[in-house]
Amino acid sequence: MNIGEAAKHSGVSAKMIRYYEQTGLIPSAGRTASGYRTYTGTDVQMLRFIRRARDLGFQVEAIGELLALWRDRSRHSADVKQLAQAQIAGLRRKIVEMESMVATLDHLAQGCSGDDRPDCPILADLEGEESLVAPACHSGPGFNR
Amino acid sequence: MNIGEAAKHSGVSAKMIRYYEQTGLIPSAGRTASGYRTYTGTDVQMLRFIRRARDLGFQVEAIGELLALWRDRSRHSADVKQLAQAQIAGLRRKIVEMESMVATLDHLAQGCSGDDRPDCPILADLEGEESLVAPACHSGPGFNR
DNA sequence: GCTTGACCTTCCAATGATGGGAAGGCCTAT
DNA sequence: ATAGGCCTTCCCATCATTGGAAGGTCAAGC
Repeated sequence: MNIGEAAKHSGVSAKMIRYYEQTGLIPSAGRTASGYRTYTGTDVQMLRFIRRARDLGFQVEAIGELLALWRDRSRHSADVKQLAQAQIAGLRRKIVEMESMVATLDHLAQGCSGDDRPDCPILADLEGEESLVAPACHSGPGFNR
Repeated sequence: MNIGEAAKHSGVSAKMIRYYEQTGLIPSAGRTASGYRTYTGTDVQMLRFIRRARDLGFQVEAIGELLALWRDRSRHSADVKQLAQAQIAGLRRKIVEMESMVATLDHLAQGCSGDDRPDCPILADLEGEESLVAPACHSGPGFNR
């Protein structure tokens, strides 16, 4: 199977398949005499595994660990569970951060008349009037920095 | 005031201050005879504005729009409110995505014994046993792709 | 005056995951 | 044989941020 077909069946773009090979996440694919990469059903299954894990928000590095456990016949389910729970904890942390942002913004937007007048508590807050808003978000880290 | 001091007072790193200047988010700072950038209290206020907006999850591009409104004496508060609400909507979308991921992972982790045995529904799901889990996360986009 | 250390400057590179595109080779159907 | 659709490698861009190297400047102490 060519890379394009493997991409179609796995939902991982050909670009990304080459990238994953290059970075060592997946082993080097076989090659035809003319240099084309070839893939088997097992390869496609692995790629779908990766895509599914990506959809669940795992970093590629964590996917590498998951793949290692997947290939390890003698793995302990506890190891997998731990990775999953770390992922859950990380996601929950981000969710809390974002909820805090939403709360602050919502509070500010509700205080904003939203009409033709220039006065706006949102800008006033951004300007640094720290006492006017919930302190939770003020010194907290941005979620994507 | 030197860039280091401006960084300290604004909470924006010197590196990022130079970057924001380079990309046009902020105007070019004044310079001393020897080439050092100089900053005023107003500049620091603008930097704190930027930092606060970053903490609230705004993209730098959106911060540019906010800054334009901040500088515009005749702005309408409705314009600011609209930006804030777009930001809220974007954050809420991401939160929903992540909550869906957490729900799926939680479901899988609960079905995992977490002991020494190798059997693990988490890996089984990642492998592609699509019928075993909530469909919401299966075809949805990853939140950070 | 000279040294030292802390600051500043510019430039270059890397991150992580992905997409875009160019230049060139291969394969298959007509 | 030719067209067009696939494949290959290589380079570049994204976005916000950090790191470092090489070199200039400032202020304090001797």
